[in-house]
Amino acid sequence: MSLKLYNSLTRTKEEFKPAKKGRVGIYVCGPTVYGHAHLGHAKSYVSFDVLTRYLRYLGYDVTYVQNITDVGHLTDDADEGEDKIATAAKKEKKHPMALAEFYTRSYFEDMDALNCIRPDISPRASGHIIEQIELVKILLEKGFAYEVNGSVYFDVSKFKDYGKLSGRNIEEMRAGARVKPSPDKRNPVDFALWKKAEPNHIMQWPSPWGPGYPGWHLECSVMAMKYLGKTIDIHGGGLENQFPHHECEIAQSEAANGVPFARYWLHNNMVTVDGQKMGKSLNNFITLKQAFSGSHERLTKSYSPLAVRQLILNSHYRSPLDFSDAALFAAQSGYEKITETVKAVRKRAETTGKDKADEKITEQLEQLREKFEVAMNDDLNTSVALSVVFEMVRLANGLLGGANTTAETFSAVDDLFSKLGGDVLGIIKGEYGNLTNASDIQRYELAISGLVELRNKARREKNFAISDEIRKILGSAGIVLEDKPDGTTWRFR
RNA sequence: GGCGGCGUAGCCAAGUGGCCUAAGGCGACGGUUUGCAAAACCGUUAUUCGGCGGUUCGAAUCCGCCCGCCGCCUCCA
Repeated sequence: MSLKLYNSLTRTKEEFKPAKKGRVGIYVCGPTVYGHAHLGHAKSYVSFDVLTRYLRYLGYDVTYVQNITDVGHLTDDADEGEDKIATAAKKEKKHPMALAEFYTRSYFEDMDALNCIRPDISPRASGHIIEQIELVKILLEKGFAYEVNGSVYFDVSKFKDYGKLSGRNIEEMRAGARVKPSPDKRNPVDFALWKKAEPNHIMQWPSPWGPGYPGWHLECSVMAMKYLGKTIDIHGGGLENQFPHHECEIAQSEAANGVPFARYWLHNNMVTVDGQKMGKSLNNFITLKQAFSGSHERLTKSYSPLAVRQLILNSHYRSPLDFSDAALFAAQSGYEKITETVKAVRKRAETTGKDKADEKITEQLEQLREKFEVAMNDDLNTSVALSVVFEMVRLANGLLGGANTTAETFSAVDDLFSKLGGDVLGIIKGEYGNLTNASDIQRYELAISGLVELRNKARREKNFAISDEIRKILGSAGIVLEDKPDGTTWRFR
Protein backbone atom coordinates (compact mmCIF):
# COMPACT_ATOMS: atom_id res chain seq x y z
CA MET A 1 0.00 0.00 0.00
CA SER A 2 1.55 3.24 -1.06
CA LEU A 3 0.70 6.84 -1.74
CA LYS A 4 -0.68 7.63 -5.17
CA LEU A 5 -0.91 11.19 -6.43
CA TYR A 6 -2.54 12.61 -9.53
CA ASN A 7 0.20 14.06 -11.69
CA SER A 8 -1.05 16.81 -14.00
CA LEU A 9 1.92 16.16 -16.24
CA THR A 10 0.80 12.63 -17.12
CA ARG A 11 -2.89 13.05 -16.29
CA THR A 12 -2.86 9.87 -14.25
CA LYS A 13 -2.58 8.79 -10.65
CA GLU A 14 0.97 7.66 -10.10
CA GLU A 15 2.68 5.98 -7.23
CA PHE A 16 4.69 8.62 -5.40
CA LYS A 17 8.39 7.95 -5.13
CA PRO A 18 10.75 10.77 -4.20
CA ALA A 19 14.04 11.13 -6.06
CA LYS A 20 16.00 10.66 -2.84
CA LYS A 21 14.75 7.92 -0.57
CA GLY A 22 12.96 9.28 2.45
CA ARG A 23 13.27 12.93 1.49
CA VAL A 24 10.76 15.11 -0.34
CA GLY A 25 11.14 18.61 -1.72
CA ILE A 26 7.89 20.50 -2.33
CA TYR A 27 7.50 23.86 -3.99
CA VAL A 28 4.12 25.59 -3.95
CA CYS A 29 3.32 28.90 -5.65
CA GLY A 30 2.63 31.33 -2.85
CA PRO A 31 0.50 34.45 -2.76
CA THR A 32 1.10 37.80 -4.39
CA VAL A 33 0.84 40.00 -1.34
CA TYR A 34 -1.24 42.97 -2.50
CA GLY A 35 -4.39 42.21 -0.48
CA HIS A 36 -5.74 40.07 2.33
CA ALA A 37 -5.94 36.34 1.69
CA HIS A 38 -9.33 35.01 0.61
CA LEU A 39 -11.18 31.70 0.51
CA GLY A 40 -9.34 30.69 -2.65
CA HIS A 41 -6.00 30.96 -0.90
CA ALA A 42 -7.41 28.88 1.93
CA LYS A 43 -8.35 25.94 -0.30
CA SER A 44 -5.01 25.91 -2.02
CA TYR A 45 -2.79 26.21 1.02
CA VAL A 46 -4.85 23.93 3.24
CA SER A 47 -4.67 21.28 0.51
CA PHE A 48 -0.91 21.46 0.25
CA ASP A 49 -0.59 21.71 4.01
CA VAL A 50 -2.38 18.38 4.29
CA LEU A 51 -0.08 16.93 1.63
CA THR A 52 3.04 17.88 3.58
CA ARG A 53 1.47 16.79 6.86
CA TYR A 54 0.61 13.39 5.41
CA LEU A 55 4.05 12.92 3.88
CA ARG A 56 5.54 13.65 7.29
CA TYR A 57 3.08 11.25 8.90
CA LEU A 58 4.38 8.62 6.48
CA GLY A 59 7.87 9.32 7.74
CA TYR A 60 9.30 11.45 4.95
CA ASP A 61 11.70 14.25 5.69
CA VAL A 62 9.90 17.06 3.88
CA THR A 63 11.26 20.43 2.84
CA TYR A 64 8.36 22.70 2.00
CA VAL A 65 9.10 25.90 0.09
CA GLN A 66 6.40 28.43 -0.62
CA ASN A 67 7.30 31.78 -2.09
CA ILE A 68 5.98 35.25 -1.37
CA THR A 69 5.56 37.28 -4.55
CA ASP A 70 6.37 40.88 -3.76
CA VAL A 71 7.43 42.09 -7.17
CA GLY A 72 6.92 41.36 -10.83
CA HIS A 73 3.35 40.10 -10.86
CA LEU A 74 1.56 42.24 -13.41
CA THR A 75 -2.07 43.16 -13.84
CA ASP A 76 -3.85 42.76 -17.18
CA ASP A 77 -1.88 41.37 -20.02
CA ALA A 78 0.97 39.20 -18.86
CA ASP A 79 3.67 41.54 -20.04
CA GLU A 80 2.03 44.91 -20.51
CA GLY A 81 0.15 45.70 -17.30
CA GLU A 82 1.36 47.32 -14.14
CA ASP A 83 2.95 45.61 -11.21
CA LYS A 84 0.18 44.54 -8.83
CA ILE A 85 2.13 45.49 -5.75
CA ALA A 86 3.03 48.89 -7.16
CA THR A 87 -0.58 49.60 -8.13
CA ALA A 88 -1.93 48.68 -4.71
CA ALA A 89 0.84 50.66 -3.03
CA LYS A 90 -0.11 53.78 -4.93
CA LYS A 91 -3.71 53.34 -3.91
CA GLU A 92 -2.86 52.83 -0.25
CA LYS A 93 -0.15 55.50 -0.34
CA LYS A 94 2.53 53.16 0.95
CA HIS A 95 5.94 52.14 -0.23
CA PRO A 96 5.58 48.93 -2.25
CA MET A 97 7.79 47.05 0.19
CA ALA A 98 5.74 48.32 3.14
CA LEU A 99 2.59 47.17 1.45
CA ALA A 100 4.08 43.76 0.69
CA GLU A 101 5.26 43.44 4.28
CA PHE A 102 1.83 44.38 5.63
CA TYR A 103 0.00 41.79 3.56
CA THR A 104 2.66 39.16 4.11
CA ARG A 105 2.04 39.44 7.85
CA SER A 106 -1.70 39.33 7.27
CA TYR A 107 -1.25 36.22 5.15
CA PHE A 108 0.73 34.36 7.80
CA GLU A 109 -1.80 35.38 10.43
CA ASP A 110 -4.63 33.83 8.42
CA MET A 111 -2.68 30.70 7.55
CA ASP A 112 -1.75 30.24 11.21
CA ALA A 113 -5.43 30.51 12.09
CA LEU A 114 -6.21 27.83 9.51
CA ASN A 115 -3.60 25.69 11.26
CA CYS A 116 -1.39 25.48 8.19
CA ILE A 117 2.12 24.58 9.24
CA ARG A 118 4.48 27.30 8.09
CA PRO A 119 6.62 26.41 5.09
CA ASP A 120 10.23 25.62 5.94
CA ILE A 121 11.30 28.42 3.64
CA SER A 122 9.19 31.43 2.56
CA PRO A 123 11.49 33.13 0.06
CA ARG A 124 10.64 36.58 -1.31
CA ALA A 125 10.96 37.31 -5.02
CA SER A 126 12.62 40.65 -4.25
CA GLY A 127 15.28 38.86 -2.25
CA HIS A 128 16.35 36.80 -5.25
CA ILE A 129 16.96 39.41 -7.94
CA ILE A 130 20.58 38.40 -8.38
CA GLU A 131 19.66 34.77 -8.97
CA GLN A 132 16.94 35.80 -11.39
CA ILE A 133 19.34 37.91 -13.40
CA GLU A 134 21.73 34.96 -13.50
CA LEU A 135 19.03 32.71 -14.93
CA VAL A 136 18.18 35.28 -17.61
CA LYS A 137 21.86 35.43 -18.56
CA ILE A 138 22.01 31.66 -18.95
CA LEU A 139 18.88 31.63 -21.10
CA LEU A 140 20.36 34.37 -23.32
CA GLU A 141 23.64 32.47 -23.62
CA LYS A 142 21.87 29.27 -24.58
CA GLY A 143 19.79 31.08 -27.18
CA PHE A 144 16.40 30.61 -25.52
CA ALA A 145 15.90 34.33 -24.95
CA TYR A 146 16.38 37.63 -26.73
CA GLU A 147 16.79 41.23 -25.63
CA VAL A 148 14.72 44.11 -26.98
CA ASN A 149 14.89 47.69 -25.66
CA GLY A 150 16.13 46.76 -22.21
CA SER A 151 13.64 43.90 -21.79
CA VAL A 152 14.35 40.21 -22.21
CA TYR A 153 11.82 37.72 -23.54
CA PHE A 154 11.76 33.95 -23.62
CA ASP A 155 11.59 32.60 -27.17
CA VAL A 156 8.89 29.96 -26.92
CA SER A 157 9.55 28.64 -30.42
CA LYS A 158 12.95 27.40 -29.19
CA PHE A 159 11.45 25.22 -26.49
CA LYS A 160 9.83 22.15 -28.03
CA ASP A 161 7.98 20.98 -24.93
CA TYR A 162 6.09 24.22 -24.39
CA GLY A 163 2.47 23.29 -23.65
CA LYS A 164 3.16 19.79 -22.31
CA LEU A 165 1.68 20.53 -18.90
CA SER A 166 -1.50 22.27 -19.96
CA GLY A 167 -2.06 20.25 -23.12
CA ARG A 168 -1.89 23.13 -25.54
CA ASN A 169 0.12 23.80 -28.61
CA ILE A 170 1.49 27.08 -29.79
CA GLU A 171 -0.57 27.15 -32.98
CA GLU A 172 -3.86 26.83 -31.09
CA MET A 173 -2.88 29.55 -28.70
CA ARG A 174 -1.91 31.88 -31.46
CA ALA A 175 -5.27 31.34 -33.14
CA GLY A 176 -7.29 31.90 -30.00
CA ALA A 177 -5.24 34.73 -28.59
CA ARG A 178 -7.37 37.51 -27.21
CA VAL A 179 -4.52 39.78 -26.30
CA LYS A 180 -2.92 42.07 -28.78
CA PRO A 181 0.72 41.14 -29.07
CA SER A 182 3.41 43.40 -27.72
CA PRO A 183 5.39 44.98 -30.56
CA ASP A 184 8.66 43.98 -28.86
CA LYS A 185 7.91 40.28 -28.92
CA ARG A 186 8.88 38.09 -31.82
CA ASN A 187 5.97 35.81 -31.09
CA PRO A 188 2.77 36.64 -29.18
CA VAL A 189 3.24 33.67 -26.85
CA ASP A 190 6.74 34.73 -25.82
CA PHE A 191 6.87 35.92 -22.22
CA ALA A 192 8.92 38.46 -20.31
CA LEU A 193 11.89 37.33 -18.26
CA TRP A 194 13.07 40.83 -17.46
CA LYS A 195 11.19 44.07 -17.92
CA LYS A 196 12.69 47.48 -18.47
CA ALA A 197 11.65 49.92 -15.74
CA GLU A 198 10.66 53.48 -16.48
CA PRO A 199 12.40 56.04 -14.25
CA ASN A 200 9.29 56.59 -12.06
CA HIS A 201 8.96 52.87 -11.34
CA ILE A 202 9.90 52.42 -7.67
CA MET A 203 10.65 48.71 -7.74
CA GLN A 204 13.68 48.43 -9.99
CA TRP A 205 17.14 46.94 -9.96
CA PRO A 206 20.25 47.39 -12.07
CA SER A 207 20.92 44.65 -14.61
CA PRO A 208 23.09 43.98 -17.65
CA TRP A 209 20.14 45.26 -19.73
CA GLY A 210 19.64 48.43 -17.73
CA PRO A 211 17.33 49.16 -14.79
CA GLY A 212 14.37 46.84 -14.62
CA TYR A 213 12.50 44.20 -12.71
CA PRO A 214 11.92 40.45 -13.11
CA GLY A 215 8.98 38.83 -14.87
CA TRP A 216 6.56 36.97 -12.68
CA HIS A 217 7.34 33.42 -13.80
CA LEU A 218 11.05 33.76 -13.20
CA GLU A 219 11.00 33.86 -9.40
CA CYS A 220 9.46 30.42 -8.95
CA SER A 221 12.02 28.74 -11.19
CA VAL A 222 14.88 30.44 -9.42
CA MET A 223 13.76 29.90 -5.85
CA ALA A 224 12.71 26.29 -6.42
CA MET A 225 16.10 25.57 -7.92
CA LYS A 226 18.02 27.42 -5.23
CA TYR A 227 16.40 25.64 -2.29
CA LEU A 228 15.34 22.28 -3.72
CA GLY A 229 17.65 21.58 -6.64
CA LYS A 230 17.28 21.46 -10.40
CA THR A 231 14.66 18.72 -10.27
CA ILE A 232 12.13 18.98 -7.50
CA ASP A 233 9.82 16.20 -6.35
CA ILE A 234 6.51 18.01 -6.15
CA HIS A 235 5.39 21.32 -7.55
CA GLY A 236 1.96 22.48 -6.41
CA GLY A 237 -0.30 25.35 -7.24
CA GLY A 238 -3.76 26.45 -8.26
CA LEU A 239 -5.30 25.09 -11.43
CA GLU A 240 -5.57 28.58 -12.88
CA ASN A 241 -1.81 28.85 -12.77
CA GLN A 242 -1.27 25.73 -14.83
CA PHE A 243 -1.23 27.98 -17.85
CA PRO A 244 0.63 30.14 -18.43
CA HIS A 245 2.56 30.40 -15.16
CA HIS A 246 3.63 26.79 -14.64
CA GLU A 247 4.15 26.21 -18.33
CA CYS A 248 6.57 29.13 -18.36
CA GLU A 249 8.34 27.89 -15.25
CA ILE A 250 8.95 24.57 -16.98
CA ALA A 251 10.21 26.27 -20.13
CA GLN A 252 12.69 28.51 -18.31
CA SER A 253 13.98 25.89 -15.93
CA GLU A 254 14.31 23.02 -18.36
CA ALA A 255 15.81 25.21 -21.06
CA ALA A 256 18.45 26.39 -18.60
CA ASN A 257 19.16 23.11 -16.82
CA GLY A 258 18.44 20.44 -19.40
CA VAL A 259 16.74 18.27 -16.79
CA PRO A 260 13.07 17.89 -15.78
CA PHE A 261 11.93 20.71 -13.49
CA ALA A 262 9.36 18.88 -11.37
CA ARG A 263 8.56 15.17 -11.17
CA TYR A 264 5.00 15.54 -9.93
CA TRP A 265 2.75 18.50 -10.68
CA LEU A 266 -0.24 18.85 -8.39
CA HIS A 267 -3.05 21.30 -9.03
CA ASN A 268 -5.91 22.12 -6.73
CA ASN A 269 -9.27 23.17 -8.12
CA MET A 270 -10.95 26.52 -7.75
CA VAL A 271 -13.34 28.05 -5.29
CA THR A 272 -16.72 29.51 -6.08
CA VAL A 273 -18.99 31.45 -3.75
CA ASP A 274 -22.73 30.78 -4.00
CA GLY A 275 -22.07 28.98 -7.25
CA GLN A 276 -20.17 31.73 -8.97
CA LYS A 277 -16.56 32.56 -9.47
CA MET A 278 -15.35 34.77 -6.68
CA GLY A 279 -14.77 38.27 -7.94
CA LYS A 280 -14.63 41.75 -6.55
CA SER A 281 -17.31 43.00 -8.95
CA LEU A 282 -19.77 40.22 -8.04
CA ASN A 283 -19.79 41.22 -4.39
CA ASN A 284 -19.03 37.62 -3.41
CA PHE A 285 -15.36 38.19 -2.73
CA ILE A 286 -14.81 36.94 0.82
CA THR A 287 -11.51 37.31 2.64
CA LEU A 288 -10.54 34.94 5.41
CA LYS A 289 -10.69 37.73 7.96
CA GLN A 290 -14.28 38.39 6.91
CA ALA A 291 -15.18 34.71 7.18
CA PHE A 292 -13.61 34.44 10.64
CA SER A 293 -15.46 37.52 11.86
CA GLY A 294 -18.69 37.03 9.91
CA SER A 295 -18.43 40.53 8.49
CA HIS A 296 -19.72 39.94 5.00
CA GLU A 297 -23.25 40.35 3.74
CA ARG A 298 -23.27 36.80 2.38
CA LEU A 299 -22.52 35.35 5.81
CA THR A 300 -25.03 35.06 8.65
CA LYS A 301 -22.45 34.49 11.37
CA SER A 302 -18.75 34.17 12.09
CA TYR A 303 -17.03 30.86 11.44
CA SER A 304 -14.13 29.19 13.21
CA PRO A 305 -11.00 29.07 11.08
CA LEU A 306 -10.87 25.34 11.64
CA ALA A 307 -14.48 24.98 10.47
CA VAL A 308 -13.39 26.64 7.23
CA ARG A 309 -10.53 24.17 7.10
CA GLN A 310 -12.91 21.28 7.71
CA LEU A 311 -15.20 22.42 4.90
CA ILE A 312 -12.21 22.46 2.57
CA LEU A 313 -11.21 18.94 3.60
CA ASN A 314 -14.79 17.71 3.22
CA SER A 315 -14.28 17.66 -0.53
CA HIS A 316 -11.39 16.58 -2.71
CA TYR A 317 -8.63 19.03 -3.54
CA ARG A 318 -9.12 18.45 -7.27
CA SER A 319 -12.85 19.18 -7.10
CA PRO A 320 -14.16 22.69 -7.18
CA LEU A 321 -15.48 23.90 -3.84
CA ASP A 322 -18.50 26.11 -3.50
CA PHE A 323 -18.50 28.23 -0.36
CA SER A 324 -21.91 29.21 0.90
CA ASP A 325 -23.25 30.23 4.25
CA ALA A 326 -25.16 26.93 4.47
CA ALA A 327 -22.06 24.86 3.71
CA LEU A 328 -20.02 26.79 6.26
CA PHE A 329 -22.78 26.41 8.82
CA ALA A 330 -22.79 22.63 8.34
CA ALA A 331 -19.01 22.49 8.62
CA GLN A 332 -19.12 24.54 11.82
CA SER A 333 -21.63 22.14 13.42
CA GLY A 334 -19.57 19.13 12.42
CA TYR A 335 -16.38 20.75 13.64
CA GLU A 336 -17.92 21.48 17.03
CA LYS A 337 -19.15 17.91 17.31
CA ILE A 338 -15.63 16.59 16.82
CA THR A 339 -14.14 19.17 19.17
CA GLU A 340 -16.57 18.45 22.02
CA THR A 341 -15.93 14.73 21.79
CA VAL A 342 -12.16 15.13 21.75
CA LYS A 343 -12.31 17.42 24.78
CA ALA A 344 -14.45 14.91 26.67
CA VAL A 345 -12.15 12.03 25.73
CA ARG A 346 -9.10 13.94 26.94
CA LYS A 347 -10.76 14.74 30.23
CA ARG A 348 -11.43 11.05 30.82
CA ALA A 349 -7.87 10.14 29.76
CA GLU A 350 -6.38 12.38 32.45
CA THR A 351 -6.78 10.05 35.41
CA THR A 352 -3.95 7.67 34.76
CA GLY A 353 -3.79 4.21 36.24
CA LYS A 354 -1.98 1.01 35.48
CA ASP A 355 -4.69 -0.62 33.39
CA LYS A 356 -4.20 -1.58 29.80
CA ALA A 357 -6.28 -0.18 27.00
CA ASP A 358 -9.23 -2.36 25.99
CA GLU A 359 -8.01 -4.64 23.22
CA LYS A 360 -11.35 -4.71 21.46
CA ILE A 361 -11.20 -0.96 21.18
CA THR A 362 -7.58 -0.77 20.10
CA GLU A 363 -8.37 -3.28 17.38
CA GLN A 364 -11.20 -1.10 16.16
CA LEU A 365 -8.93 1.91 16.26
CA GLU A 366 -6.35 0.05 14.20
CA GLN A 367 -8.98 -0.73 11.57
CA LEU A 368 -10.00 2.91 11.45
CA ARG A 369 -6.40 3.99 11.05
CA GLU A 370 -6.05 1.60 8.14
CA LYS A 371 -9.18 2.92 6.47
CA PHE A 372 -7.86 6.44 6.94
CA GLU A 373 -4.53 5.59 5.34
CA VAL A 374 -6.13 3.80 2.40
CA ALA A 375 -8.19 6.92 1.73
CA MET A 376 -5.25 9.28 2.04
CA ASN A 377 -3.07 7.05 -0.12
CA ASP A 378 -5.64 7.39 -2.90
CA ASP A 379 -4.60 10.86 -4.03
CA LEU A 380 -5.42 12.38 -0.64
CA ASN A 381 -9.09 11.49 -0.32
CA THR A 382 -9.68 13.78 2.65
CA SER A 383 -13.43 13.38 2.35
CA VAL A 384 -13.23 9.72 3.32
CA ALA A 385 -10.43 10.46 5.80
CA LEU A 386 -12.71 12.93 7.51
CA SER A 387 -15.50 10.37 7.63
CA VAL A 388 -13.11 8.12 9.57
CA VAL A 389 -12.72 10.86 12.17
CA PHE A 390 -16.49 10.98 12.47
CA GLU A 391 -16.57 7.22 12.93
CA MET A 392 -14.10 7.70 15.75
CA VAL A 393 -16.38 10.34 17.24
CA ARG A 394 -19.26 7.89 17.31
CA LEU A 395 -17.05 5.20 18.85
CA ALA A 396 -15.75 7.63 21.47
CA ASN A 397 -19.18 8.95 22.36
CA GLY A 398 -20.37 5.41 22.87
CA LEU A 399 -17.53 4.84 25.32
CA LEU A 400 -18.20 8.12 27.06
CA GLY A 401 -21.79 7.08 27.63
CA GLY A 402 -20.75 3.79 29.27
CA ALA A 403 -19.15 3.55 32.71
CA ASN A 404 -16.49 0.87 32.38
CA THR A 405 -14.00 2.41 30.03
CA THR A 406 -10.52 2.90 31.42
CA ALA A 407 -8.47 6.06 31.21
CA GLU A 408 -5.92 4.10 29.19
CA THR A 409 -8.54 3.23 26.59
CA PHE A 410 -9.52 6.88 26.32
CA SER A 411 -5.85 7.70 26.02
CA ALA A 412 -5.58 5.33 23.07
CA VAL A 413 -8.59 6.98 21.45
CA ASP A 414 -7.11 10.43 22.02
CA ASP A 415 -3.82 9.26 20.55
CA LEU A 416 -5.46 8.35 17.26
CA PHE A 417 -7.58 11.50 17.28
CA SER A 418 -4.40 13.52 17.70
CA LYS A 419 -2.56 11.70 14.94
CA LEU A 420 -5.25 11.51 12.27
CA GLY A 421 -7.43 14.51 13.04
CA GLY A 422 -4.58 16.53 14.50
CA ASP A 423 -1.22 15.79 12.86
CA VAL A 424 -2.59 14.93 9.41
CA LEU A 425 -5.86 16.80 8.90
CA GLY A 426 -5.11 19.63 11.30
CA ILE A 427 -8.68 20.04 12.53
CA ILE A 428 -8.05 18.80 16.06
CA LYS A 429 -5.93 21.04 18.24
CA GLY A 430 -3.29 19.88 20.67
CA GLU A 431 -4.97 21.90 23.38
CA TYR A 432 -8.22 23.75 23.71
CA GLY A 433 -8.93 26.84 25.72
CA ASN A 434 -12.22 28.67 25.89
CA LEU A 435 -10.49 31.99 26.38
CA THR A 436 -7.00 33.13 25.61
CA ASN A 437 -6.26 35.17 28.72
CA ALA A 438 -5.69 33.08 31.82
CA SER A 439 -7.04 35.52 34.38
CA ASP A 440 -10.12 36.10 32.23
CA ILE A 441 -10.78 32.39 32.24
CA GLN A 442 -10.68 32.26 36.02
CA ARG A 443 -13.06 35.16 36.39
CA TYR A 444 -15.56 33.82 33.90
CA GLU A 445 -15.41 30.36 35.35
CA LEU A 446 -15.99 31.66 38.84
CA ALA A 447 -19.03 33.65 37.75
CA ILE A 448 -20.50 30.89 35.66
CA SER A 449 -19.91 28.10 38.15
CA GLY A 450 -21.58 30.27 40.81
CA LEU A 451 -24.68 30.58 38.70
CA VAL A 452 -24.62 26.88 37.93
CA GLU A 453 -24.46 26.09 41.63
CA LEU A 454 -27.36 28.40 42.33
CA ARG A 455 -29.36 26.72 39.61
CA ASN A 456 -28.65 23.26 40.99
CA LYS A 457 -29.80 24.42 44.41
CA ALA A 458 -33.05 25.58 42.84
CA ARG A 459 -33.37 22.27 41.04
CA ARG A 460 -32.91 20.32 44.25
CA GLU A 461 -35.70 22.41 45.74
CA LYS A 462 -37.78 21.69 42.61
CA ASN A 463 -37.90 25.40 41.89
CA PHE A 464 -37.72 24.89 38.16
CA ALA A 465 -38.94 28.38 37.34
CA ILE A 466 -35.74 29.77 38.84
CA SER A 467 -33.49 27.05 37.38
CA ASP A 468 -34.89 27.57 33.89
CA GLU A 469 -34.46 31.31 34.25
CA ILE A 470 -30.78 30.91 35.08
CA ARG A 471 -30.22 28.59 32.14
CA LYS A 472 -31.98 31.07 29.89
CA ILE A 473 -29.78 33.93 31.05
CA LEU A 474 -26.60 31.93 30.47
CA GLY A 475 -27.98 30.73 27.16
CA SER A 476 -28.48 34.25 25.95
CA ALA A 477 -24.79 34.84 26.70
CA GLY A 478 -23.90 31.90 24.49
CA ILE A 479 -23.26 29.50 27.38
CA VAL A 480 -24.86 26.09 27.13
CA LEU A 481 -25.52 23.96 30.21
CA GLU A 482 -25.52 20.20 30.13
CA ASP A 483 -26.86 18.18 33.04
CA LYS A 484 -25.09 14.87 33.18
CA PRO A 485 -25.18 12.01 35.69
CA ASP A 486 -21.99 13.26 37.33
CA GLY A 487 -22.95 16.91 37.46
CA THR A 488 -23.61 19.95 35.33
CA THR A 489 -21.08 21.14 32.78
CA TRP A 490 -21.07 24.23 30.63
CA ARG A 491 -19.52 25.29 27.38
CA PHE A 492 -19.57 28.16 24.96
CA ARG A 493 -21.86 27.75 22.00
C1' G B 1 -14.00 29.93 -31.28
C1' G B 2 -10.20 26.33 -28.76
C1' C B 3 -9.19 23.22 -24.28
C1' G B 4 -10.83 20.95 -19.69
C1' G B 5 -14.15 19.70 -15.70
C1' C B 6 -18.80 18.85 -13.35
C1' G B 7 -24.25 17.34 -12.65
C1' U B 8 -25.22 11.61 -6.66
C1' A B 9 -30.94 12.72 -1.04
C1' G B 10 -33.58 19.42 1.45
C1' C B 11 -28.01 21.11 1.55
C1' C B 12 -22.43 19.76 1.41
C1' A B 13 -20.01 15.38 -0.35
C1' A B 14 -17.35 10.20 -1.31
C1' G B 15 -17.81 6.29 -4.63
C1' U B 16 -15.99 5.85 -11.36
C1' G B 17 -17.88 -1.69 -14.28
C1' G B 18 -20.29 -6.68 -9.75
C1' C B 19 -18.40 -5.94 -2.17
C1' C B 20 -23.53 0.08 -4.24
C1' U B 21 -30.89 -2.42 -2.72
C1' A B 22 -24.70 4.31 -2.98
C1' A B 23 -19.71 6.39 2.73
C1' G B 24 -19.59 10.56 5.93
C1' G B 25 -21.34 15.48 7.54
C1' C B 26 -25.35 19.22 8.07
C1' G B 27 -30.60 19.63 8.42
C1' A B 28 -35.40 17.33 9.43
C1' C B 29 -38.42 13.67 11.87
C1' G B 30 -39.29 9.50 15.54
C1' G B 31 -37.27 6.86 19.92
C1' U B 32 -33.90 6.24 24.48
C1' U B 33 -32.23 9.62 28.29
C1' U B 34 -33.84 14.29 31.05
C1' G B 35 -38.14 17.81 35.92
C1' C B 36 -38.02 20.27 31.02
C1' A B 37 -33.80 20.92 27.98
C1' A B 38 -28.90 20.48 25.82
C1' A B 39 -25.46 16.91 24.40
C1' A B 40 -25.04 11.86 23.31
C1' C B 41 -26.91 7.22 21.52
C1' C B 42 -30.48 4.26 18.30
C1' G B 43 -33.63 4.61 14.02
C1' U B 44 -35.99 7.00 9.54
C1' U B 45 -34.78 10.42 5.50
C1' A B 46 -31.64 8.40 -2.84
C1' U B 47 -34.70 0.78 -5.22
C1' U B 48 -31.49 5.46 -7.16
C1' C B 49 -27.00 8.51 -9.23
C1' G B 50 -29.27 15.54 -14.96
C1' G B 51 -32.37 13.35 -19.47
C1' C B 52 -32.74 9.82 -23.50
C1' G B 53 -30.58 5.82 -26.07
C1' G B 54 -26.55 2.07 -26.50
C1' U B 55 -22.45 -1.59 -24.94
C1' U B 56 -22.43 -5.58 -21.19
C1' C B 57 -24.56 -11.50 -17.92
C1' G B 58 -24.14 -6.87 -14.96
C1' A B 59 -23.42 0.62 -15.20
C1' A B 60 -23.92 6.02 -10.76
C1' U B 61 -19.43 4.09 -12.98
C1' C B 62 -17.98 2.71 -20.32
C1' C B 63 -19.98 4.95 -25.32
C1' G B 64 -23.34 8.45 -28.12
C1' C B 65 -26.70 12.44 -28.21
C1' C B 66 -29.27 16.21 -25.54
C1' C B 67 -30.05 19.63 -21.28
C1' G B 68 -27.84 22.46 -17.31
C1' C B 69 -23.59 24.47 -14.58
C1' C B 70 -18.42 25.84 -14.02
C1' G B 71 -13.28 26.81 -15.11
C1' C B 72 -8.97 27.93 -18.32
C1' C B 73 -7.37 30.30 -22.96
C1' U B 74 -5.76 37.96 -19.88
C1' C B 75 -4.11 38.92 -13.69
C1' C B 76 -6.00 35.56 -10.03
C1' A B 77 -4.77 30.33 -5.05
